[in-house]
Amino acid sequence: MQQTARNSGNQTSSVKVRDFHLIHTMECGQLFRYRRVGDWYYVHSGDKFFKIRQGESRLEFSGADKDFIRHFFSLDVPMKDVLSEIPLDRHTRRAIRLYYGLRIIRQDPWECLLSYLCSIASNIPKIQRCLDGLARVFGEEVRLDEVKGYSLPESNQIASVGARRAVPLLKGLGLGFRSKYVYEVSQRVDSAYLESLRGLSYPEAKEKLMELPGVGEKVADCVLLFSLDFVGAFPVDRWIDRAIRTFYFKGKKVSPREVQSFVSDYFGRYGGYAQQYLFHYSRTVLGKDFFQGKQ
DNA sequence: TATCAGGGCGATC
DNA sequence: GATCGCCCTGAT
Repeated sequence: MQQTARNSGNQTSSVKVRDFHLIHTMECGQLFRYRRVGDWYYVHSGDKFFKIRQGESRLEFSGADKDFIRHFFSLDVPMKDVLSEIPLDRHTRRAIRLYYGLRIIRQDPWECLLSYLCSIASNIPKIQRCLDGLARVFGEEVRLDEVKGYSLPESNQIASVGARRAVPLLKGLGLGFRSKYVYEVSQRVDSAYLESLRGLSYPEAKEKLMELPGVGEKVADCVLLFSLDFVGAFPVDRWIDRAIRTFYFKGKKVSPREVQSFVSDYFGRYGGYAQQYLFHYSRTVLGKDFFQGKQ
């Protein structure tokens, strides 16, 4: 309810942007807690609930300050430099041309972890349903304009419920076998712990995350890339796996391990950006049929 | 009614 | 270290 008061100010700010495309950034599948209302995106992150839209070269927003927006959308990242370090081949070139201005969002680490635990063997609408349910049950109401939403809970708000009550509750929200992952992880970590991983090397931070139940390579890489600034992390999910095999191995039989090691040395230190462009490209342009026909 | 999805895990070879 | 069956649930 404090959030309601805090967010009730309706003044709009704006910031000039270049090499940034809001729609691509929002719709590429990295972020789940948003809703589109007209040309505005209403976005949840931590205790923020803000709205944002893009004009020609300006972002217009309210509910968050300029510094937050800059940081959240990685507007400080020099896109030209980043893209110049991605190896240009037929596929990356097309992906970048199509989705130029897509940036990696800096999510709240705990919410990002929660999101990608929910994403296991799932799909975007269902992930969003799970997260919204989680927010409604455990979180707090927030409001901006006439739009109402709920913030996601901190880990201790889930942990304090106790396993006996929490796990069935989570299953009731549709989390299924992910319920025990979410509950156990919420017992083991908090935001401060996740923040502390920034101080580690990429392999160390990844190893720490993978100690958590439900966190394998893919989920760990997502959390590292989308919330902890490890822009070299290259999450390999089903889509990217199919894309990499098709684009770079021409259907030759290779193990998951070989795919993983290929992407980590081919795409370089901004591999995460390459991943996101290729990911969005393979989903929206090529689609499922392309790969099914291929294999 | 069976199968599969934007994985992880434990068992097995 | 590679492969497989299972895990919940909703969609086809």
